[in-house]
Amino acid sequence: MLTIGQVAERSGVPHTALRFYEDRGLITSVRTAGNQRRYLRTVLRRLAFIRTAQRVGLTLEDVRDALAQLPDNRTPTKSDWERLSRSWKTELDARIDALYRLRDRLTGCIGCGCLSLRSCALQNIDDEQASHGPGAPKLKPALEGGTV
Amino acid sequence: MLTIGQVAERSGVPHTALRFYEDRGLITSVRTAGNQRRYLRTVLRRLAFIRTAQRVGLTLEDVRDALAQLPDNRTPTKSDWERLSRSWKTELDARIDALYRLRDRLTGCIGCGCLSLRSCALQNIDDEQASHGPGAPKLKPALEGGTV
DNA sequence: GTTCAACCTCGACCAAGCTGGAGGTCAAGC
DNA sequence: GCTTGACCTCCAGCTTGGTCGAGGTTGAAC
Repeated sequence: MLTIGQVAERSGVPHTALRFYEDRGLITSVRTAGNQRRYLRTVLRRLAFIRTAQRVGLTLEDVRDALAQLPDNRTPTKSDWERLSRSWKTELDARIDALYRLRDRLTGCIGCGCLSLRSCALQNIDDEQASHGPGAPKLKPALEGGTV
Repeated sequence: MLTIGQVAERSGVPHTALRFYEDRGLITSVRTAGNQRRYLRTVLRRLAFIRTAQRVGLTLEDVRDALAQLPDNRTPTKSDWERLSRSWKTELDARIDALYRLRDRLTGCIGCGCLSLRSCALQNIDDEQASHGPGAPKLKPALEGGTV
């Protein structure tokens, strides 16, 4: 069994985040008689899974749902990882595709200078989403330009 | 001169957001004797610019900086728009590229099942960013999968 | 001159993903 | 048994991009 400090050090995930993840139901721990957290070793793999999923752009909620769908809500095994990472790939592909389409529109628009609110192709991309305004809560995080 | 309601209706940007943008220095208005906002027509083009930039993934701060760099802090003209949208394209290209690299790593990793914290290629993407944890404030918003 | 929609400010609240601090407890070594 | 670092539980705060409501004012029409 590992203490929270050991898990933090081995995983690189700050102890504050570990408590946060537990609070959100992503990981679990048992308690000592003195109420301190103790972790199974498998939490390390689970954390790796979580961090990778976040890199791909999934929210913690997505990750929690993915983990919850595993039978017994167990730590992902190799075949779970294969299955789930395949679906991430699909998600990534879709995201890349969306960015491509946006870039193509932008490229097509450079030089036209119209930028008119109701007629420009760039403005009128068919989305319900944007009609609510492009507020942060609606959007998924992506990766910082130079990060990956 | 347009009232806030008229601008909201014509631009599709909620009046709450218009006040918010003004507060953040993205748009300006003059006031009537009775303290109500009145907008120049050029604010519509400026709003179009803002919304397009957001679609590309820029933050409001980025947009404010871009607008502020225009001589006289004027509403973007056709040539401003060309220049700025070209730099957005570069940004989009970089983002697409980053997603590609991530996807390729993920693809390479599917099936290995390692997911080990310190050795997996997916885990050890060379970034300082991730070492601070993937917190939301560090990351730029992207576009929702089906949105664009 | 009255009515009423549209406007005003200000402050609280939302999501997501955390961090940091205050004030208190536990556990291991000497 | 004392010290000390690691741990505990709240709770507040940060960021981005807004929304919502309360309580009050303006302005245009009738």
